[in-house]
Amino acid sequence: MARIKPTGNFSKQELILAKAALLFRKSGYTATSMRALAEELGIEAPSLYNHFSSKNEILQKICFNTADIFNNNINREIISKENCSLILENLIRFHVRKMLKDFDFVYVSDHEWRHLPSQLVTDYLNQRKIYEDKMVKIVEKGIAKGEFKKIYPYSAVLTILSAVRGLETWQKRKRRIFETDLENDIVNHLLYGLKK
Amino acid sequence: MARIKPTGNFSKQELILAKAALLFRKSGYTATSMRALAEELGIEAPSLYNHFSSKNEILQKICFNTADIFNNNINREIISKENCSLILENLIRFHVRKMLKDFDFVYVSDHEWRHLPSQLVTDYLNQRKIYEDKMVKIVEKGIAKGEFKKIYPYSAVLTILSAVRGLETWQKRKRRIFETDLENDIVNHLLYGLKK
DNA sequence: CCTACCGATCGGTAGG
DNA sequence: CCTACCGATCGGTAGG
Repeated sequence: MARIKPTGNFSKQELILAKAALLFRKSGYTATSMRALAEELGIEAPSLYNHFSSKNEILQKICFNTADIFNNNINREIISKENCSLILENLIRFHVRKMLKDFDFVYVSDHEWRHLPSQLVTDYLNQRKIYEDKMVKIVEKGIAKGEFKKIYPYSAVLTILSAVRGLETWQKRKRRIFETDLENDIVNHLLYGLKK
Repeated sequence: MARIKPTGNFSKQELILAKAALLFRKSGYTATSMRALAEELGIEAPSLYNHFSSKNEILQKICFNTADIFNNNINREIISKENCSLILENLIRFHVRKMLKDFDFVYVSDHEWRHLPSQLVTDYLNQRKIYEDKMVKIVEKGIAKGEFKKIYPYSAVLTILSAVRGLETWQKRKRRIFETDLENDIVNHLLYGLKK
């Protein structure tokens, strides 16, 4: 799926995005100045405007690139026509892995979208709603097929999405368990419950 | 448990805190100006300094008051000496209700603590770690007593806390289910799982 | 609780 | 990619 691009330019943009995501996560979008971002990159603030036309464009790229990745994944899962339990398991695993691997991007996408211009906030929240609705359909189908308990499908989706998105609490502290153990535990917990 | 206070003064402070929590949630701490907060309250910005010595003090009150409420609750549960399943269920229910009732305060406490002065960030995160550790102990005991499955206790706690804290996604949208149904569904999902 | 105001910092532009 | 710089806005103070 690799695309051909002018490598130098591309990697510089990516470098800026990665550093911006880090700073936006740690201090928030508003509290991160273009000067601070530039300093982290070893350049002066006005030079950033050769790569992005505004501070907000950086945020937009972070949010929508990340959203695309999740959207593409759920679409791939849906056309796979697997049974609902497996699709749900795969989605949970994907969320956990992505969160652990690209924490800054996922965190910023999850929280700093508030600072997008209002038209894009609408677009962004719409995409998330569509994503949720796709998950709701999967749970509904699983209930109809007898794979899942009878539950409001929307609460199940909310619980699952909350649980995987909230991994931010864990990330970047001293980790008390291995990532693979955590991933398996979360899948088991959300599918089979904690009670014996 | 009501305490005696100078009512007029108290309710003005509370009014400011409530409005500040709302704005901090919607726009973030840094992007909320004292002028904007004052305007919402129908006063001028400098008048706010008759009630709080700084913008940051407002944030501190929001974060630590909220933390106290959760800490007091878990301590009450622990001394109740109930069985582990019921304690965990009660904690989940408390989180869900508190999130739905005082969304702005809980959301701001969960995310805007980053903007506390660094000494208080340390204090705050310590309190959260202590809270987590208390939950871990409850799960460990439940496993030892055979109430819960064998699982890394810390992953279970992380999944539960993530799930209940992430309810922010739901709040304030058009609600597709009743709050009580949601609360029961979350408890059942987290304790008994989704699979049939 | 207000008016008047300050020093600092911000996002962004001009021009090279 | 840099220097020089602008207008706007910020948190907060003085003084009443």
